[in-house]
Amino acid sequence: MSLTEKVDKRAHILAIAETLFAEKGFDGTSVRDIAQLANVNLAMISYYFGSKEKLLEALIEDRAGYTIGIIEELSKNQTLTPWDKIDKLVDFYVEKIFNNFRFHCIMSQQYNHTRSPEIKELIINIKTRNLEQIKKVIADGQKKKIFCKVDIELTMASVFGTLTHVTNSKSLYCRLWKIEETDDVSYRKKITPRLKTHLKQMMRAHLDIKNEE
Amino acid sequence: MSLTEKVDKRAHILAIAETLFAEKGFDGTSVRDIAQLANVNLAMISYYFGSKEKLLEALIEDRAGYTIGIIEELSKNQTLTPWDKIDKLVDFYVEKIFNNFRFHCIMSQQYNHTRSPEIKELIINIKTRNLEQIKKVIADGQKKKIFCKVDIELTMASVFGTLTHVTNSKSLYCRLWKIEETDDVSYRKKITPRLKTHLKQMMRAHLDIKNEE
DNA sequence: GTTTAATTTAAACGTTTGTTTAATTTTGTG
DNA sequence: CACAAAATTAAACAAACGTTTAAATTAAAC
Repeated sequence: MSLTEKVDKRAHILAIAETLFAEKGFDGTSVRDIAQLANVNLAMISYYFGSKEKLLEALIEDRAGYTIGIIEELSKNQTLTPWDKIDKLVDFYVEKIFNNFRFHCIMSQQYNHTRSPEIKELIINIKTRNLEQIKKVIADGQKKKIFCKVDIELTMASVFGTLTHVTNSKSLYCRLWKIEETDDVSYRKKITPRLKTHLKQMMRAHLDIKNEE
Repeated sequence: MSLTEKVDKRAHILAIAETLFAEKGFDGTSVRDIAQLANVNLAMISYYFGSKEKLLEALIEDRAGYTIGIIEELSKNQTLTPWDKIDKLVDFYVEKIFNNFRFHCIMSQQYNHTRSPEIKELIINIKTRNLEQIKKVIADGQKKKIFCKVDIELTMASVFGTLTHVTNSKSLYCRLWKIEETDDVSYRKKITPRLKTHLKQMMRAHLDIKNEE
């Protein structure tokens, strides 16, 4: 078997695990579930990853890598105004979370319930680095007297929290807006532009120095 | 054994289960864990509740009852201005979520991962009824030309999402603000006033008709 | 005090869990 | 082809799981 096929197999297991962990939770998913759905022998999971927990760690490491670079670039950019940056941040995170909603789902469960200190550390580090970069964007806008004084950490909590809430409340919104719950595409098409508009509008009012109290 | 003692024992099991479910997740908690920590015989859980899943249902039914009444009363109140109502809603939900953060934690995991249609229905109903009442408050403010046009559902998502995000990101904020993670009291004292201020400020800017675009 | 019902117990039930084993097949290399 | 390494397999492992049993204890009723 060639190297690429081997990588593919590993990646395939990761993808299946991602789906199942997101759907049924880490503890609600057995390695047999994963093996069966991935069409691999049960023992292959230990063979590739060592254990169920290591599989989760591998999944997180694999999926979590790519965000920070984009945000760093954005925060350093000199040609964009702080308002532009906020808009771009909103667009980026909305897209990101809907492209990776399964992974995002796993992150939120693990963040609360993991027994593995390694995984907890991993998640906190990712979140902290994200937060630091965005802090810079808002602080820069404040220094330029464009943004008013706000609680930066909680402002970020509102952005991330809104996103998480919407992805996690899919069943509720599907019922409200009469969308078939199985129809991921329709949901996404309906919700993402709305979400972008809402977050930008809210941030614009919230950060605008003209609205300072 | 008297009736009150029986109720106490049942309630005691529920309380222990609440703690463990919140801490380790439903699937991550065994009925033996619960029985041991509650100092009752393993079989008592089946005896009182029938099954582990029924225990969870009983827990949700027990804890979810009391919110709606207060919100209904508030939304009907004629003497308060829409702004007052928003402030009161924020105060109420911040307090509520920090008084019941364990239950809130269970609700968010179950909302995504429950295999029980009954529990899912239960949660969606609770959320829908809450949303309906708050919709009325915002719609009333809009009718009175005090609030501007906003996406009501997503505005609520921002409020609830912020709250959930803050309670679920305790470890992160504890590290940021240098609080011992075990020190629940300090965390709460630090975060709740800040959260109330932030949410009120954000909602004021977001809803104010003067900021309409 | 006796009888009946409710409660509590220890033990066992059959499954399912994550992981390991040891044998087998496939692969890459000289 | 031959050989070593890697990949894959079916089977087995002990431990933990949710639940049930049947006996023992306590409480309530008469």
